[in-house]
Amino acid sequence: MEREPFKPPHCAQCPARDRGFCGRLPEPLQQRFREAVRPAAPGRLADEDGAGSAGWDLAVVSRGTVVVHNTFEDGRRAITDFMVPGELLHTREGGNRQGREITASPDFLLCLVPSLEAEFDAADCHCLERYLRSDALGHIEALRDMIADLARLDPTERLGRLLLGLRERLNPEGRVVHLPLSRNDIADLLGLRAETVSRSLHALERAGLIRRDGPKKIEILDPAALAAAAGG
Amino acid sequence: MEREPFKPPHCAQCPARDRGFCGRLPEPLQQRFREAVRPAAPGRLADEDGAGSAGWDLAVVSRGTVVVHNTFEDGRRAITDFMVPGELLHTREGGNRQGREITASPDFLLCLVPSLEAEFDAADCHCLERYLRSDALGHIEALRDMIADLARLDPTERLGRLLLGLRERLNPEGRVVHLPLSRNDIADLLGLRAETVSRSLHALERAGLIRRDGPKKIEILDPAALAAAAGG
DNA sequence: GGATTGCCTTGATCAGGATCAGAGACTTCG
DNA sequence: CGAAGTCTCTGATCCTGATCAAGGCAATCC
Repeated sequence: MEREPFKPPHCAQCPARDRGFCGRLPEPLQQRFREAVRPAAPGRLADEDGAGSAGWDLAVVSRGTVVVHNTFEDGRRAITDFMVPGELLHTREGGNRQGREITASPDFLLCLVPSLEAEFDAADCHCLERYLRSDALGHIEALRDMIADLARLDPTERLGRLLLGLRERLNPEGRVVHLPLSRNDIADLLGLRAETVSRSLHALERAGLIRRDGPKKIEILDPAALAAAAGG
Repeated sequence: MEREPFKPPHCAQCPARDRGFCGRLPEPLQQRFREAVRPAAPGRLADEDGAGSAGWDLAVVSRGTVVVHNTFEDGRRAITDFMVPGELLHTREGGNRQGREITASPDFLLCLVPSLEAEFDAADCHCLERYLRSDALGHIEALRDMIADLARLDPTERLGRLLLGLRERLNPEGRVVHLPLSRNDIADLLGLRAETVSRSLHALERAGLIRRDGPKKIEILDPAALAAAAGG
Protein backbone atom coordinates (compact mmCIF):
# COMPACT_ATOMS: atom_id res chain seq x y z
CA MET A 1 0.00 0.00 0.00
CA GLU A 2 1.30 3.44 -0.95
CA ARG A 3 2.03 5.57 2.05
CA GLU A 4 0.03 8.76 1.95
CA PRO A 5 2.46 11.51 2.91
CA PHE A 6 0.53 14.09 4.88
CA LYS A 7 -2.17 12.10 6.58
CA PRO A 8 -1.14 8.52 7.13
CA PRO A 9 -4.03 6.19 7.94
CA HIS A 10 -3.53 6.27 11.68
CA CYS A 11 -3.59 10.06 11.76
CA ALA A 12 -6.58 10.26 9.42
CA GLN A 13 -8.52 8.01 11.76
CA CYS A 14 -7.20 9.54 14.94
CA PRO A 15 -9.98 10.93 17.10
CA ALA A 16 -7.59 13.59 18.39
CA ARG A 17 -6.18 14.49 15.00
CA ASP A 18 -6.73 18.23 15.31
CA ARG A 19 -6.79 18.53 19.07
CA GLY A 20 -4.15 18.23 21.70
CA PHE A 21 -0.44 18.29 21.06
CA CYS A 22 -0.58 17.42 17.36
CA GLY A 23 -3.21 20.01 16.61
CA ARG A 24 -1.23 22.73 18.34
CA LEU A 25 1.86 22.33 16.18
CA PRO A 26 2.32 24.89 13.39
CA GLU A 27 1.12 23.55 10.06
CA PRO A 28 4.41 22.65 8.31
CA LEU A 29 5.79 20.93 11.38
CA GLN A 30 2.48 19.17 11.90
CA GLN A 31 2.84 17.52 8.52
CA ARG A 32 6.39 16.42 9.23
CA PHE A 33 5.22 15.14 12.55
CA ARG A 34 2.49 13.03 10.96
CA GLU A 35 5.08 11.38 8.78
CA ALA A 36 7.37 10.61 11.69
CA VAL A 37 4.84 9.24 14.09
CA ARG A 38 4.37 5.48 14.56
CA PRO A 39 1.33 3.98 16.22
CA ALA A 40 2.02 1.36 18.88
CA ALA A 41 0.63 -0.19 22.02
CA PRO A 42 3.73 -1.15 23.97
CA GLY A 43 3.18 -3.91 26.48
CA ARG A 44 4.90 -2.02 29.26
CA LEU A 45 4.71 1.74 29.54
CA ALA A 46 6.91 2.33 32.55
CA ASP A 47 7.05 1.07 36.07
CA GLU A 48 8.77 1.45 39.35
CA ASP A 49 12.16 0.09 38.28
CA GLY A 50 12.44 3.01 35.89
CA ALA A 51 14.79 1.08 33.68
CA GLY A 52 12.38 -0.30 31.14
CA SER A 53 10.59 3.00 30.66
CA ALA A 54 10.43 5.15 27.59
CA GLY A 55 12.00 3.61 24.52
CA TRP A 56 10.81 6.74 22.76
CA ASP A 57 11.50 10.44 22.80
CA LEU A 58 7.88 11.44 22.46
CA ALA A 59 4.53 9.74 22.91
CA VAL A 60 1.05 11.08 22.26
CA VAL A 61 -2.03 9.21 23.42
CA SER A 62 -4.12 8.42 20.37
CA ARG A 63 -6.78 6.15 21.87
CA GLY A 64 -7.69 5.08 25.39
CA THR A 65 -6.70 6.48 28.75
CA VAL A 66 -3.23 6.34 30.27
CA VAL A 67 -3.07 6.45 34.05
CA VAL A 68 -0.15 7.20 36.36
CA HIS A 69 -0.57 5.74 39.80
CA ASN A 70 1.30 5.20 43.03
CA THR A 71 0.94 2.34 45.43
CA PHE A 72 2.20 2.75 48.97
CA GLU A 73 3.73 -0.12 50.85
CA ASP A 74 0.54 -0.90 52.72
CA GLY A 75 -1.56 -0.98 49.56
CA ARG A 76 -3.00 2.52 49.59
CA ARG A 77 -3.29 3.69 46.02
CA ALA A 78 -3.42 7.11 44.39
CA ILE A 79 -3.87 8.08 40.77
CA THR A 80 -1.53 11.00 40.33
CA ASP A 81 -2.07 11.83 36.69
CA PHE A 82 -3.88 10.66 33.61
CA MET A 83 -3.88 11.43 29.91
CA VAL A 84 -6.63 11.23 27.32
CA PRO A 85 -6.35 11.15 23.51
CA GLY A 86 -4.35 14.02 22.08
CA GLU A 87 -2.26 14.53 25.19
CA LEU A 88 1.44 13.98 25.58
CA LEU A 89 2.59 11.19 27.83
CA HIS A 90 5.18 12.99 29.90
CA THR A 91 7.69 10.55 31.31
CA ARG A 92 11.41 10.58 31.77
CA GLU A 93 13.54 7.48 31.71
CA GLY A 94 14.91 6.84 35.15
CA GLY A 95 12.62 9.52 36.47
CA ASN A 96 10.13 7.21 38.03
CA ARG A 97 9.67 7.02 41.75
CA GLN A 98 9.17 4.24 44.21
CA GLY A 99 5.79 2.63 43.76
CA ARG A 100 5.02 4.49 40.55
CA GLU A 101 3.32 2.68 37.70
CA ILE A 102 1.85 3.68 34.37
CA THR A 103 -1.00 1.67 32.93
CA ALA A 104 -3.53 2.15 30.17
CA SER A 105 -7.02 1.09 29.25
CA PRO A 106 -7.12 -2.13 27.17
CA ASP A 107 -7.91 -0.29 23.94
CA PHE A 108 -5.10 2.22 24.21
CA LEU A 109 -2.87 3.30 21.34
CA LEU A 110 0.12 5.63 21.41
CA CYS A 111 1.75 7.61 18.64
CA LEU A 112 5.47 7.33 19.15
CA VAL A 113 8.57 9.05 17.84
CA PRO A 114 11.41 6.76 18.91
CA SER A 115 14.11 9.36 18.30
CA LEU A 116 13.53 13.00 17.52
CA GLU A 117 17.03 13.42 16.13
CA ALA A 118 16.66 10.49 13.77
CA GLU A 119 13.38 11.74 12.34
CA PHE A 120 13.78 15.51 12.21
CA ASP A 121 16.42 17.95 11.09
CA ALA A 122 18.07 20.18 13.65
CA ALA A 123 15.69 23.12 13.24
CA ASP A 124 12.52 21.03 13.52
CA CYS A 125 14.02 19.08 16.35
CA HIS A 126 14.77 22.26 18.25
CA CYS A 127 11.31 23.58 17.53
CA LEU A 128 9.73 20.35 18.73
CA GLU A 129 11.76 20.49 21.91
CA ARG A 130 10.32 23.91 22.62
CA TYR A 131 6.80 22.62 22.09
CA LEU A 132 7.52 19.67 24.31
CA ARG A 133 8.76 21.93 27.06
CA SER A 134 5.81 24.24 26.67
CA ASP A 135 3.46 21.29 26.95
CA ALA A 136 5.31 20.07 30.03
CA LEU A 137 4.96 23.50 31.63
CA GLY A 138 1.26 23.47 30.85
CA HIS A 139 1.05 20.06 32.44
CA ILE A 140 2.80 21.40 35.53
CA GLU A 141 0.07 24.03 35.80
CA ALA A 142 -2.58 21.32 35.56
CA LEU A 143 -0.92 19.28 38.29
CA ARG A 144 -0.72 22.37 40.50
CA ASP A 145 -4.45 22.83 40.04
CA MET A 146 -4.95 19.23 41.07
CA ILE A 147 -2.87 19.84 44.18
CA ALA A 148 -4.93 22.89 45.10
CA ASP A 149 -8.12 20.87 44.65
CA LEU A 150 -6.89 18.01 46.82
CA ALA A 151 -5.68 20.39 49.49
CA ARG A 152 -8.69 22.62 49.84
CA LEU A 153 -11.84 21.36 48.12
CA ASP A 154 -14.45 19.05 49.59
CA PRO A 155 -15.48 15.87 47.76
CA THR A 156 -18.38 17.40 45.85
CA GLU A 157 -16.25 20.30 44.68
CA ARG A 158 -13.47 17.97 43.59
CA LEU A 159 -15.94 15.93 41.57
CA GLY A 160 -17.33 19.07 39.99
CA ARG A 161 -13.91 20.23 38.89
CA LEU A 162 -13.05 16.78 37.59
CA LEU A 163 -16.18 16.77 35.46
CA LEU A 164 -15.47 20.24 34.11
CA GLY A 165 -11.88 19.29 33.37
CA LEU A 166 -12.93 16.13 31.57
CA ARG A 167 -15.43 18.04 29.49
CA GLU A 168 -12.76 20.51 28.44
CA ARG A 169 -10.37 17.71 27.52
CA LEU A 170 -12.75 15.21 25.95
CA ASN A 171 -15.73 17.09 24.62
CA PRO A 172 -15.30 20.86 24.86
CA GLU A 173 -18.24 21.62 22.59
CA GLY A 174 -20.76 19.30 24.20
CA ARG A 175 -22.10 18.89 27.69
CA VAL A 176 -21.86 15.13 28.01
CA VAL A 177 -18.87 13.54 29.70
CA HIS A 178 -18.11 9.83 29.48
CA LEU A 179 -16.11 8.97 32.57
CA PRO A 180 -12.99 7.07 31.52
CA LEU A 181 -12.47 5.74 35.04
CA SER A 182 -14.32 3.48 37.46
CA ARG A 183 -15.68 4.76 40.78
CA ASN A 184 -12.70 3.27 42.53
CA ASP A 185 -10.27 4.95 40.17
CA ILE A 186 -12.03 8.28 40.56
CA ALA A 187 -11.76 7.82 44.31
CA ASP A 188 -8.04 7.12 44.01
CA LEU A 189 -7.70 10.17 41.79
CA LEU A 190 -9.56 12.53 44.10
CA GLY A 191 -8.31 11.16 47.41
CA LEU A 192 -11.72 9.75 48.38
CA ARG A 193 -13.48 6.40 48.69
CA ALA A 194 -15.78 5.01 46.03
CA GLU A 195 -18.77 5.43 48.35
CA THR A 196 -18.07 9.12 48.71
CA VAL A 197 -17.76 9.49 44.94
CA SER A 198 -21.20 7.94 44.57
CA ARG A 199 -22.68 10.20 47.19
CA SER A 200 -21.07 13.31 45.76
CA LEU A 201 -22.35 12.56 42.28
CA HIS A 202 -25.76 12.09 43.82
CA ALA A 203 -25.43 15.45 45.55
CA LEU A 204 -24.51 17.18 42.29
CA GLU A 205 -27.51 15.58 40.63
CA ARG A 206 -29.88 16.60 43.43
CA ALA A 207 -28.52 20.13 43.14
CA GLY A 208 -29.59 20.13 39.49
CA LEU A 209 -26.05 20.60 38.20
CA ILE A 210 -25.65 17.29 36.38
CA ARG A 211 -27.80 14.47 35.07
CA ARG A 212 -26.63 10.88 35.24
CA ASP A 213 -27.40 8.35 32.52
CA GLY A 214 -25.83 5.15 33.72
CA PRO A 215 -22.72 5.17 35.86
CA LYS A 216 -20.35 6.52 33.21
CA LYS A 217 -22.38 8.99 31.18
CA ILE A 218 -22.89 12.37 32.79
CA GLU A 219 -24.49 15.45 31.37
CA ILE A 220 -23.39 18.80 32.72
CA LEU A 221 -26.59 20.79 32.81
CA ASP A 222 -25.07 24.15 33.67
CA PRO A 223 -21.27 24.37 33.39
CA ALA A 224 -21.11 27.88 34.85
CA ALA A 225 -23.20 26.93 37.85
CA LEU A 226 -21.16 23.78 38.34
CA ALA A 227 -17.96 25.82 38.24
CA ALA A 228 -19.38 28.25 40.76
CA ALA A 229 -20.36 25.38 43.03
CA ALA A 230 -16.90 23.89 42.73
CA GLY A 231 -14.95 26.75 44.26
CA GLY A 232 -14.71 28.97 41.17
CA MET B 1 36.17 45.79 38.30
CA GLU B 2 37.31 43.21 35.78
CA ARG B 3 34.67 40.63 35.14
CA GLU B 4 35.92 37.19 35.96
CA PRO B 5 34.84 35.00 33.08
CA PHE B 6 34.03 31.61 34.52
CA LYS B 7 32.75 32.41 37.97
CA PRO B 8 31.15 35.82 38.11
CA PRO B 9 30.74 37.12 41.65
CA HIS B 10 27.13 36.16 42.01
CA CYS B 11 27.88 32.59 41.01
CA ALA B 12 30.94 32.39 43.23
CA GLN B 13 28.82 33.45 46.18
CA CYS B 14 25.79 31.40 45.23
CA PRO B 15 24.88 28.90 47.93
CA ALA B 16 23.53 26.58 45.25
CA ARG B 17 26.52 26.97 42.91
CA ASP B 18 27.17 23.27 42.47
CA ARG B 19 23.75 21.93 43.27
CA GLY B 20 20.47 22.02 41.46
CA PHE B 21 20.04 22.94 37.84
CA CYS B 22 23.35 24.76 37.40
CA GLY B 23 25.35 21.97 38.98
CA ARG B 24 23.75 19.38 36.76
CA LEU B 25 24.82 21.01 33.50
CA PRO B 26 27.84 19.49 31.75
CA GLU B 27 31.00 21.44 32.52
CA PRO B 28 31.51 23.45 29.30
CA LEU B 29 27.88 24.49 29.16
CA GLN B 30 27.96 25.28 32.86
CA GLN B 31 30.67 27.84 32.23
CA ARG B 32 28.77 29.44 29.36
CA PHE B 33 25.72 29.46 31.55
CA ARG B 34 27.54 31.30 34.34
CA GLU B 35 28.50 34.00 31.87
CA ALA B 36 24.97 34.40 30.59
CA VAL B 37 23.11 34.47 33.87
CA ARG B 38 22.02 37.77 35.45
CA PRO B 39 20.99 38.07 39.08
CA ALA B 40 17.76 39.93 39.74
CA ALA B 41 14.89 40.22 42.15
CA PRO B 42 11.97 41.24 39.94
CA GLY B 43 9.19 42.99 41.79
CA ARG B 44 6.52 40.83 40.27
CA LEU B 45 7.12 37.21 39.47
CA ALA B 46 3.83 36.26 37.89
CA ASP B 47 0.22 36.45 38.83
CA GLU B 48 -3.24 35.57 37.82
CA ASP B 49 -3.47 37.84 34.78
CA GLY B 50 -0.73 35.80 33.18
CA ALA B 51 0.28 38.73 31.03
CA GLY B 52 3.05 40.24 33.12
CA SER B 53 4.67 36.92 33.83
CA ALA B 54 8.06 35.72 32.71
CA GLY B 55 10.15 38.34 31.00
CA TRP B 56 12.80 35.66 30.88
CA ASP B 57 13.37 32.32 29.21
CA LEU B 58 14.92 30.72 32.25
CA ALA B 59 15.08 31.49 35.97
CA VAL B 60 16.96 29.68 38.71
CA VAL B 61 16.34 30.45 42.36
CA SER B 62 19.61 31.61 43.86
CA ARG B 63 18.47 32.75 47.30
CA GLY B 64 15.21 32.59 49.22
CA THR B 65 12.09 30.54 48.64
CA VAL B 66 9.66 30.97 45.77
CA VAL B 67 6.12 29.85 46.42
CA VAL B 68 3.28 29.13 43.97
CA HIS B 69 -0.14 29.44 45.52
CA ASN B 70 -3.79 29.47 44.62
CA THR B 71 -6.54 31.41 46.26
CA PHE B 72 -10.12 30.33 45.74
CA GLU B 73 -12.93 32.82 45.53
CA ASP B 74 -13.94 32.36 49.13
CA GLY B 75 -10.42 32.86 50.43
CA ARG B 76 -9.30 29.26 50.81
CA ARG B 77 -5.62 29.09 49.97
CA ALA B 78 -3.35 26.31 48.79
CA ILE B 79 0.39 26.31 48.16
CA THR B 80 0.76 24.19 45.08
CA ASP B 81 4.50 24.30 44.57
CA PHE B 82 7.65 25.88 45.90
CA MET B 83 11.28 26.17 44.89
CA VAL B 84 14.41 26.50 46.96
CA PRO B 85 17.89 27.70 45.88
CA GLY B 86 19.28 25.83 42.91
CA GLU B 87 15.89 24.93 41.49
CA LEU B 88 14.35 26.12 38.26
CA LEU B 89 11.34 28.35 38.46
CA HIS B 90 9.04 26.65 35.98
CA THR B 91 6.49 29.07 34.62
CA ARG B 92 5.03 29.69 31.24
CA GLU B 93 3.81 33.06 30.05
CA GLY B 94 0.07 32.97 29.69
CA GLY B 95 0.07 29.59 31.37
CA ASN B 96 -1.15 30.82 34.70
CA ARG B 97 -4.55 29.90 35.99
CA GLN B 98 -7.31 31.70 37.76
CA GLY B 99 -6.28 32.62 41.27
CA ARG B 100 -2.66 31.61 40.78
CA GLU B 101 0.09 33.74 42.25
CA ILE B 102 3.84 33.41 42.64
CA THR B 103 5.54 35.10 45.55
CA ALA B 104 8.94 34.88 47.19
CA SER B 105 10.56 35.37 50.55
CA PRO B 106 11.84 38.96 51.05
CA ASP B 107 15.47 37.98 50.60
CA PHE B 108 14.97 36.15 47.33
CA LEU B 109 17.24 36.41 44.31
CA LEU B 110 16.84 34.83 40.90
CA CYS B 111 19.38 34.09 38.21
CA LEU B 112 17.81 35.00 34.90
CA VAL B 113 18.52 34.41 31.25
CA PRO B 114 16.24 36.85 29.45
CA SER B 115 16.61 35.15 26.08
CA LEU B 116 18.27 31.83 25.44
CA GLU B 117 18.67 32.56 21.76
CA ALA B 118 20.35 35.90 22.40
CA GLU B 119 22.88 34.42 24.79
CA PHE B 120 23.70 31.01 23.36
CA ASP B 121 24.53 29.59 19.97
CA ALA B 122 22.14 27.13 18.37
CA ALA B 123 23.84 24.02 19.70
CA ASP B 124 24.02 25.21 23.31
CA CYS B 125 20.54 26.56 23.06
CA HIS B 126 19.23 23.21 21.91
CA CYS B 127 21.16 21.44 24.62
CA LEU B 128 19.78 23.81 27.25
CA GLU B 129 16.27 23.23 26.01
CA ARG B 130 16.75 19.52 26.56
CA TYR B 131 17.95 20.13 30.09
CA LEU B 132 15.04 22.44 30.73
CA ARG B 133 12.60 19.81 29.55
CA SER B 134 14.29 17.13 31.57
CA ASP B 135 14.07 19.32 34.65
CA ALA B 136 10.41 20.00 33.94
CA LEU B 137 9.74 16.27 33.66
CA GLY B 138 11.50 15.72 36.97
CA HIS B 139 9.35 18.42 38.45
CA ILE B 140 6.24 16.70 37.11
CA GLU B 141 7.31 13.59 39.00
CA ALA B 142 7.71 15.61 42.19
CA LEU B 143 4.25 17.13 41.78
CA ARG B 144 2.79 13.66 41.22
CA ASP B 145 4.37 12.57 44.48
CA MET B 146 2.77 15.56 46.19
CA ILE B 147 -0.59 14.56 44.72
CA ALA B 148 -0.23 11.01 46.02
CA ASP B 149 0.66 12.34 49.46
CA LEU B 150 -2.32 14.68 49.57
CA ALA B 151 -4.66 11.97 48.36
CA ARG B 152 -3.66 9.15 50.64
CA LEU B 153 -1.43 10.12 53.56
CA ASP B 154 -2.56 11.33 56.97
CA PRO B 155 -1.25 14.59 58.42
CA THR B 156 1.69 13.09 60.28
CA GLU B 157 2.80 11.14 57.24
CA ARG B 158 2.56 14.22 55.03
CA LEU B 159 4.71 16.16 57.47
CA GLY B 160 7.24 13.36 57.56
CA ARG B 161 7.55 13.32 53.81
CA LEU B 162 7.79 17.08 53.67
CA LEU B 163 10.66 17.02 56.13
CA LEU B 164 12.46 14.29 54.22
CA GLY B 165 11.95 16.16 50.95
CA LEU B 166 13.25 19.38 52.44
CA ARG B 167 16.32 17.65 53.78
CA GLU B 168 17.05 16.21 50.38
CA ARG B 169 16.65 19.58 48.72
CA LEU B 170 18.26 21.85 51.30
CA ASN B 171 20.75 19.82 53.27
CA PRO B 172 21.20 16.31 51.86
CA GLU B 173 24.31 15.60 53.92
CA GLY B 174 23.01 16.80 57.29
CA ARG B 175 20.05 15.93 59.41
CA VAL B 176 18.88 19.43 60.29
CA VAL B 177 16.11 21.09 58.30
CA HIS B 178 15.30 24.78 58.56
CA LEU B 179 11.68 25.15 57.59
CA PRO B 180 11.38 27.89 54.98
CA LEU B 181 7.65 28.28 55.63
CA SER B 182 5.41 29.31 58.51
CA ARG B 183 2.98 26.89 60.14
CA ASN B 184 0.19 28.43 58.14
CA ASP B 185 2.08 28.04 54.88
CA ILE B 186 2.91 24.44 55.71
CA ALA B 187 -0.77 23.89 56.39
CA ASP B 188 -1.68 25.42 53.03
CA LEU B 189 0.95 23.25 51.39
CA LEU B 190 -0.19 20.00 52.99
CA GLY B 191 -3.93 20.63 52.91
CA LEU B 192 -4.18 20.96 56.70
CA ARG B 193 -4.70 23.64 59.36
CA ALA B 194 -1.85 25.19 61.29
CA GLU B 195 -3.09 23.53 64.48
CA THR B 196 -2.84 20.13 62.88
CA VAL B 197 0.68 20.88 61.68
CA SER B 198 1.66 21.72 65.25
CA ARG B 199 0.11 18.56 66.59
CA SER B 200 1.65 16.37 63.91
CA LEU B 201 5.11 17.78 64.56
CA HIS B 202 4.52 17.06 68.21
CA ALA B 203 3.53 13.51 67.36
CA LEU B 204 6.70 12.98 65.31
CA GLU B 205 8.75 14.30 68.20
CA ARG B 206 7.01 12.08 70.73
CA ALA B 207 7.65 9.12 68.42
CA GLY B 208 11.36 9.91 68.64
CA LEU B 209 11.68 10.59 64.91
CA ILE B 210 12.57 14.28 65.06
CA ARG B 211 13.80 16.83 67.55
CA ARG B 212 12.53 20.39 67.50
CA ASP B 213 14.74 23.35 68.33
CA GLY B 214 12.49 26.36 67.99
CA PRO B 215 9.62 26.40 65.53
CA LYS B 216 11.74 26.36 62.37
CA LYS B 217 14.73 24.18 63.15
CA ILE B 218 14.10 20.47 63.06
CA GLU B 219 16.54 17.65 63.39
CA ILE B 220 15.69 14.36 61.73
CA LEU B 221 16.92 11.79 64.20
CA ASP B 222 16.42 8.73 62.03
CA PRO B 223 15.64 9.40 58.37
CA ALA B 224 14.99 5.75 57.56
CA ALA B 225 12.56 5.36 60.43
CA LEU B 226 10.86 8.61 59.50
CA ALA B 227 10.49 7.40 55.92
CA ALA B 228 9.05 4.12 57.12
CA ALA B 229 6.58 5.96 59.34
CA ALA B 230 5.56 8.17 56.42
CA GLY B 231 4.20 5.47 54.14
CA GLY B 232 7.48 4.24 52.63
C1' DG C 1 -32.62 -19.63 32.66
C1' DG C 2 -29.84 -19.30 36.76
C1' DA C 3 -25.50 -18.48 38.99
C1' DT C 4 -21.48 -15.87 39.49
C1' DT C 5 -18.85 -11.86 39.45
C1' DG C 6 -17.71 -7.09 39.48
C1' DC C 7 -19.24 -2.51 39.98
C1' DC C 8 -22.28 0.82 41.81
C1' DT C 9 -25.35 2.62 45.32
C1' DT C 10 -27.38 3.39 49.85
C1' DG C 11 -27.56 3.20 54.94
C1' DA C 12 -25.53 3.36 59.84
C1' DT C 13 -21.73 4.15 62.70
C1' DC C 14 -17.28 5.96 63.96
C1' DA C 15 -12.99 8.53 64.10
C1' DG C 16 -9.81 11.94 62.65
C1' DG C 17 -9.01 16.49 61.53
C1' DA C 18 -11.45 21.07 61.44
C1' DT C 19 -13.10 24.47 64.21
C1' DC C 20 -13.44 27.32 68.20
C1' DA C 21 -11.14 29.26 72.13
C1' DG C 22 -7.37 30.80 74.73
C1' DA C 23 -2.63 31.09 76.42
C1' DG C 24 2.44 31.51 75.79
C1' DA C 25 6.68 33.08 72.95
C1' DC C 26 8.89 36.31 70.08
C1' DT C 27 9.30 40.59 67.44
C1' DT C 28 8.37 45.34 66.55
C1' DC C 29 7.40 49.81 67.92
C1' DG C 30 6.09 53.62 70.79
C1' DC D 1 9.84 49.39 79.57
C1' DG D 2 5.24 48.21 78.15
C1' DA D 3 1.98 47.53 74.33
C1' DA D 4 0.53 45.61 70.20
C1' DG D 5 0.82 42.24 66.90
C1' DT D 6 2.04 37.88 64.92
C1' DC D 7 3.12 33.23 65.27
C1' DT D 8 2.90 28.95 67.73
C1' DC D 9 1.05 25.64 70.77
C1' DT D 10 -2.62 23.20 73.50
C1' DG D 11 -7.29 21.90 74.85
C1' DA D 12 -12.48 20.93 73.94
C1' DT D 13 -16.06 20.14 70.77
C1' DC D 14 -18.12 19.19 66.35
C1' DC D 15 -18.72 17.53 61.73
C1' DT D 16 -17.41 15.46 57.57
C1' DG D 17 -15.87 11.69 55.13
C1' DA D 18 -14.05 6.89 56.18
C1' DT D 19 -15.49 2.57 57.45
C1' DC D 20 -18.50 -1.33 57.85
C1' DA D 21 -22.42 -3.70 55.96
C1' DA D 22 -25.75 -4.94 52.67
C1' DG D 23 -28.54 -4.69 48.54
C1' DG D 24 -29.13 -3.58 43.38
C1' DC D 25 -27.77 -3.99 38.68
C1' DA D 26 -25.48 -5.51 34.44
C1' DA D 27 -22.40 -8.51 32.03
C1' DT D 28 -20.46 -12.98 31.57
C1' DC D 29 -20.45 -17.83 31.98
C1' DC D 30 -22.31 -22.34 32.39
